[in-house]
Amino acid sequence: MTSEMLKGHLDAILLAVLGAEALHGYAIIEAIRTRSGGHFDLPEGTVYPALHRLEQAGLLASHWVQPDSGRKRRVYQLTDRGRGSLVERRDGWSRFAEGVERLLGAPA
Amino acid sequence: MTSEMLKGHLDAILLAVLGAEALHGYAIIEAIRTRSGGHFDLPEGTVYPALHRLEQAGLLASHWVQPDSGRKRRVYQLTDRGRGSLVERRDGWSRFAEGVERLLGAPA
DNA sequence: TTCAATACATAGGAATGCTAGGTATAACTT
DNA sequence: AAGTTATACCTAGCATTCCTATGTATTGAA
Repeated sequence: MTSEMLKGHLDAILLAVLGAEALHGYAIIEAIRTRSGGHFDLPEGTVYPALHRLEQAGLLASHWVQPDSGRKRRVYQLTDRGRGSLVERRDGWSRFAEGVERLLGAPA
Repeated sequence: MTSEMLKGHLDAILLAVLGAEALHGYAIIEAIRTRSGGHFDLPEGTVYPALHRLEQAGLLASHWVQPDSGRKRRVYQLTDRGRGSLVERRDGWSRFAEGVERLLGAPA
């Protein structure tokens, strides 16, 4: 599973993870690792810029939180537009995966 | 379904289509359009360079064919290494899709 | 003969994810 | 107290990929 495969799907993954609950960046990485069944272990240099991109695009909103112990965290949550985009992207994934499986599915 | 989604999966698709039968570039594009159920309609500027890349990598071999009518075609077929790569990529797709679906699958 | 379809090719651009490096705080070890 | 590890954030620049746009050539139909 090369890392090129992820291209074009990362945003959907981030939106989906944040669709379940608001999380900060580091926790998002852990959630992706856990919930993907260990399939994805994304580097910070992948996730943080993507979060900034999605916030810039108005799909996420963030605020800083100072927890009782530990350093400050930036917590992200879906905006309304983000929630709409998630729905579209889930659908987009379905159609994409369906197309790929039709092509890959039938072993020669 | 954005075109960014395809990145990292095109090679697997091309190998799979050629795993079923040897075809020339233009016919590959049509086969992808047809067999994907109309999901994928790839531009030539995407497919031709990819075929060259795969041949360069030793996964495909090509030869020119002059059909009874019509202009010359370059027909591609899988090499042994290409067939091996196809098996790996099918597996890679499975694991990738499984991971994505675990993450997208559970609507909040 | 003009147009469309077939058939190939490539240069350059846009976008994305990763590598590698950096900063800072807190907790745990020795 | 000092050093290490884990947490938590950030970004510049790179490599790769697919697409847009453009060009060439052949064939058959209007």
